[in-house]
Order: sequence, then structure tokens, then C-alpha cells
Amino acid sequence: MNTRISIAGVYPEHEHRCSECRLGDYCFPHNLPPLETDELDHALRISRPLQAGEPLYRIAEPVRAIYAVREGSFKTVALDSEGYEQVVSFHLPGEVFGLEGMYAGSQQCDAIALQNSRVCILPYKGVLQLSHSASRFTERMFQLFSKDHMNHLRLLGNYSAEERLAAFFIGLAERIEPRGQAASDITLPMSRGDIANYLRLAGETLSRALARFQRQDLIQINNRELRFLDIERLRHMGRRVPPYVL
Amino acid sequence: MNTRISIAGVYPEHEHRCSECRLGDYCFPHNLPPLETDELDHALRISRPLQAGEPLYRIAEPVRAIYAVREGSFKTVALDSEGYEQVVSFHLPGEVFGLEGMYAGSQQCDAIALQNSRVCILPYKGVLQLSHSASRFTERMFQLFSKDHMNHLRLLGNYSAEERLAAFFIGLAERIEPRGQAASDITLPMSRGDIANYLRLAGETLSRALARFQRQDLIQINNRELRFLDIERLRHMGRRVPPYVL
DNA sequence: AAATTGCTTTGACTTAAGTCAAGACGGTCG
DNA sequence: CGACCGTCTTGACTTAAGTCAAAGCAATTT
Repeated sequence: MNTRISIAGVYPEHEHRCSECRLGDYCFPHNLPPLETDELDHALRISRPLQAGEPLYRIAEPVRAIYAVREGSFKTVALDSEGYEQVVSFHLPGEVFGLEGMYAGSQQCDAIALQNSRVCILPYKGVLQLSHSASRFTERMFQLFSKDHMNHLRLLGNYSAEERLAAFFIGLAERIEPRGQAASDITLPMSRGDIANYLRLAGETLSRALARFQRQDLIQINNRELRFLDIERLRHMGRRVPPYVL
Repeated sequence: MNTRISIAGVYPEHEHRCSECRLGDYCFPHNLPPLETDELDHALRISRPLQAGEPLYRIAEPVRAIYAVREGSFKTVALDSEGYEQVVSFHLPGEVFGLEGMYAGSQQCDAIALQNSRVCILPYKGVLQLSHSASRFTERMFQLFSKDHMNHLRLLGNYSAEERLAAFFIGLAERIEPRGQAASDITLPMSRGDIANYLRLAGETLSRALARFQRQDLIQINNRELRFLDIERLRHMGRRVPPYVL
């Protein structure tokens, strides 16, 4: 019997109410008093299922809402003026995303489902209303922005391929653990290409780093099945990179 | 007679009221109706002058306020676990900063004055109060967060030393221009070391790139006096890097 | 004005990571 | 099943940028 738990859509069907959602502690309602969570529930909508590769939103679209991953996972991708992609971040269940376009009022990234996925939708109007009526919600929004910030700054520094990769793995493990999964045994939701792009490495460099990590008995990986063999040594390799903010 | 205008503290002494501040359009009150600007005025405080090199806040301090540059300029610097610095951004007059610590409630960066500087201080309490009482202010805050985001993502991609440097210069020129200065002739407020660190280059690589830019008659630079000779070609060199969001 | 100090530039060399090219693997479909 | 396609891996080679070291320059101190 296979006890492996995938990041992918194995989460049990959620209730529509945040108060009953097992991801609530990591998502919109974190730290909100019950009354405000109720208000939030009224403003929230749930998306239809999206297939792997399907966009949730596209660059230049008007910003209509912000989102939280309900099941599955997403990447957000910026495109430069010549059409080259830059993966900006990955989003796992319970994580809020879609904040980066609120300045311009238009989306600055593509958001693409990596697997069959669903999101909770908080319409922009709801964000503003809740910010006024719900006393803790404004703060929660500022927190979400500031958290996003921190996580974008993580990989800004001058790190080697191996430091980046180790930190990436540790970050993943830490994000998956509180979501109730074994952190030592995961199914990657994203392709090698996406990881390489996110870490600003050539695909070949990533491949070689993975091979080295295996030779050093740090991990075991084939295809998207990843097992951590020595998480402490991995953590040590990535120690210079600031930790992922959960 | 020298018509050069420096980024440094040449701004005329501001009035305390945002409505009378020449930087208002780029700062907190951008797009706020007069009534809300008045509320803002009541919440705002002005700092004492800070000397070059003096910190406005330090990592791990509690977040008490957010700030706008009144005169002078600042850098924000993250420190990794081994004490290595990473310059996160530079802040010119009218620019709001200090948002990145709001998640944790403690500062995540050092903010250091690059010259003799002053800031406008919006206490955290004021941020929350205004978010409730002033209907446009919440939106303004979201904008400020989202703008910061965008500007952090700019240099995330895989750009060459020359692309980075060209884009950095163009960004500077564009930020200085609306502040009423000649964009072609500026005094850099930051050291080579800071620029190199910000662009994730070794100091020597920056020096060489500067030398090449001069040989190609793109710029003229000695010490911190910078003149743009061919801003269009510079813009073209940095075209892949997303533009600075003002 | 000479000396000290810290920043910046330049040169010579090294290296990590990128590129190019070939092959392997895995999944899909006729 | 075998052919096909895209993704991933591996090897050989190149290169942009980093490192080390020395010298130049500017600002400050005595």
C-alpha cells in the first residue's frame, strides 16, 4: 500500500465556509475573529475546476479579485517585453495570491494552474468592503501583502545553484508540513522547467544539481516523486537563503 | 554657474501639510480626496534630520510606522543568516517605504539614510485608523504594497550585468524626472558598493560595466556625478527589464 | 602637506553556470 | 504495439561574471 501523499488534489472536499476549512489557519481568515470570518464567507466565491495548464488570469486583464488556492496549485509568471517568462512564485493550497496587480488595476502576471485546481475568489469589491467593516481584516490584508513581499525577496540574493535548490526544497517541505502531509515524501506539482526558471537556473544546471544531490544521498528523485533523505544537511546547504514565510 | 541638480537634499523645505507638498502626487496622498488628505495630515509626523549612514530602523525592531522620504534618500538592506547584506531597494523623495515588516510586526530590513535625510512618519495606528475612516486610503495602501511588489520583481530575472545597469540608470532617471529635476544630469546618492550589491554584481563587474558604458559614449561618470549621453540607447539596452513603477 | 583610510578602478586568472548537442525516458495516440 | 513528442539528463565546451591582487584616487586627519 502506497502511503505517499501528493501535493496534488488529494485534499478532501472543503466546506464552503472558511470556518470549516482545514486550511483556514494559513489562508484569508487567519487570526480573524468569528464574526469577520462570517463576513468573509459571504464575500467569497468558489471557482469551477481548472485543468492543468489553464490560466486563472492573464497579464493585462483587469484585476477583479484576489484568490486563495483551494485544491491543486498554481504558478504566477511574469513576461518581459520580449516574451521571456519568469516564474515569480508557486502557490499551494491555502495560499493567497493575485495581489501584485492591485496597483495598476491590471494583472501583471499570468496565473496558471499546475494541476487540476480550484480557487476561492474574493472579489476586489469585497476586499474594500471588508477593509472598512471588519476591523481585523485590513490588517490581515497588509499581512498578506507583506508576506508576499518577504517571499519574493528570499531568492533575490547572490546564491549558488545548490543553495537555491536546497532552500527551494526546504521551503516546499515547510509549506507542505502544516498542511498535514508528510514533509519527507512529496510529489512535485511543477515541471523541472518551472523550477529552473523560478530559481533562475538553466534547466541543465538544475538537472546536474539534482543528480549531485542524489549522489550525496540528500534526496531521491524520479520524475516528480521526491523523497528527502537528509533534510538537516539540506537545510544547512540553504541556510543563507532566508526561510519561506508561511 | 552650475545648473546641476543633485538628488540630494536640495528640495525646498516642505510644508507639513501633504496638500502643500510638491511631492504629494507621488507620495501617500496620491489620488486621495482633500478630506482624506487632511486626515492624513493629522496622523503624519516628521522626523528629525538623519545623517548619512544613520539607521531609521533596524532589523527586528517592532514596526511602529511606515515612512515617506521627505528629503535625502535611503536604502533598505536585508541581512542573511551569516550577516551578508543584500540591498533591497533605494528610496528617493516622495517614495513610501517600510512596508515589508508589517507581516511579522518586526522590521525585516535595515533602513539606512544615504545622505542627510528626513522622513514623514505615518504611525501604524494611523494606517489602521485611516483605512477605516478614509474610504480611498485603504486602496492607496494596497497600491503602495502592490507597487513595491512590482519594483522588487523587476530585477528578479536572468539579466546580464549591462542590462541590469542600463535598467537601473533608466529607472533612476525616470524617478527623478517627475520630481522636477533634469533627468540627464544627476548626482548618485549611493556608493558603487550599494549599486553593485543591489544589482547582484561584484563591485569589480560594476566598475568594468561603467567603464564600457563610458567608452561607448552612453554615459559620463566620475565619482557620483552622472551624465546620460545617450538615454535612448541605454533604454534599449535595458529593454528586457520591466520598467520601474512610479 | 604628508599620511592614513576607505572606496574605486584595472589587470590577470578562475570558476560556476550557460550553451550546444546528443541521447534517454515517459507518456500519448494511432 | 511501435512511433512520436515533449521533457529531462548527460557530456563537452564556452563564457560571463567572480576572485585575487595591486594600484589609483579622494576625502579626512594630524
